[in-house]
Amino acid sequence: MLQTQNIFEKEFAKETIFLDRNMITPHYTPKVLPFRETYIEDISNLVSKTLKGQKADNLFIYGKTGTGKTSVTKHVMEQLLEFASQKNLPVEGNYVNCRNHNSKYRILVKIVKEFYPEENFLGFSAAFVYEKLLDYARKEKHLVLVLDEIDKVKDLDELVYGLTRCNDELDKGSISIIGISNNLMFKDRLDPRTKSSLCQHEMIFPPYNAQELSEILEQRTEIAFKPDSVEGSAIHLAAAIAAQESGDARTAVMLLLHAGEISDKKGLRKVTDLEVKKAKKKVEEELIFNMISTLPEQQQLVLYAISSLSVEKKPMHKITGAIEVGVLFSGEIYDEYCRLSKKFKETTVSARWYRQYISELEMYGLIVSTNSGKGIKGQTRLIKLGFDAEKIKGLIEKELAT
DNA sequence: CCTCCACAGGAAGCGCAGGAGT
DNA sequence: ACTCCTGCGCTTCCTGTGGAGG
Repeated sequence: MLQTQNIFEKEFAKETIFLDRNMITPHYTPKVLPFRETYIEDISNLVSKTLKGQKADNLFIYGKTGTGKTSVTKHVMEQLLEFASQKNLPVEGNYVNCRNHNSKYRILVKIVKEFYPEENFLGFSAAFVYEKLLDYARKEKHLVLVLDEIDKVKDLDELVYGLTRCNDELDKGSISIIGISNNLMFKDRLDPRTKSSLCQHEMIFPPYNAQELSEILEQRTEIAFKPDSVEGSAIHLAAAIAAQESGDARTAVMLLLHAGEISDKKGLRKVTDLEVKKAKKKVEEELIFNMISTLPEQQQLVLYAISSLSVEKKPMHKITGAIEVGVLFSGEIYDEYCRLSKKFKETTVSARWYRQYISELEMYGLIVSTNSGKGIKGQTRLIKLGFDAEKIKGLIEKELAT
């Protein structure tokens, strides 16, 4: 048998409707940000103080995922730093994602490392790193720190307190903070002093509506797909789906990306409504699967108990009608969970903690629960799966196997 | 009406892992 | 390297709630 063709030859030569696939992934930060002009202007206004040698006020930005918080902030910072270096102004900035650096110490090290790239600070005390940062700012530098996903920081109170106190010790330079979060509630848990200093200015990014999403998608389509390979109605459909679900630009983009991949796979030349609909299912599944796989093992077991009971479609014993199929009692789920956990795990959480799990699962939208009303003895919760039982059962089986 | 049932969910406390201080 | 401290996941204990049943 002689091998005439490299195995990648076929794959490489495959027709694609993408011009540049990277342009339609969620990681890509677009150059233009439609419908966010006023926010860009407002933030620029705030941070421009540093160009004039003053301290910029701290800013807190809130908005759900995919509303452009990070993109807008990054965009403004890029412009600011570019301008500063052109004019030789002593302004510097730094972006930290607090999901990866979730403590005061780690954030400080990350920041200082940026300013002293050749030195390594891991292992030094927090106080020392603080001093290093202060030293840097003392050279009449104005620093703007962007803390993305700021709600993930464990000891935020101390961090903000420390950084604002830095400003008191500085008579020339300054340090300002831009905090970004998609959780508005977290603000209330903060120390009042932290809150007032972090939230000198606040901004709320609203979700995009269907029309805005349409335009965003159209722009991206132009650079990501070959001309005329995406039908207009497909774009509108993707925008409508995303708008209805969350107003999230990220899911809108994901929808089109997957739809494009589906078309490619089938060798089609166009993306139509049909592909978008199929992509919707895929994106949904991906979301659910991601959610399930990040759940603690015990919680996965609880969900598994719910889904396998739902699959069995147990006829509701002695229930006087009026109750939907697939609705389960809190108690019977706990029994099933105990049985399952004993079957292939030895640990079983208490009933109290099981209830905690149930309410968390509800917060994630994986299940729906209602309080029992008439016709049922005592007070309990009636629980139903938020998605297809078979599918979830399958997903967890896959997850538990690993 | 009272009692029991079948839970919900708050409070306190416990053991552990990992980080800070020494 | 060592203790000390602290946050986290969890248990135990407890009080509250609303319908069923006598």
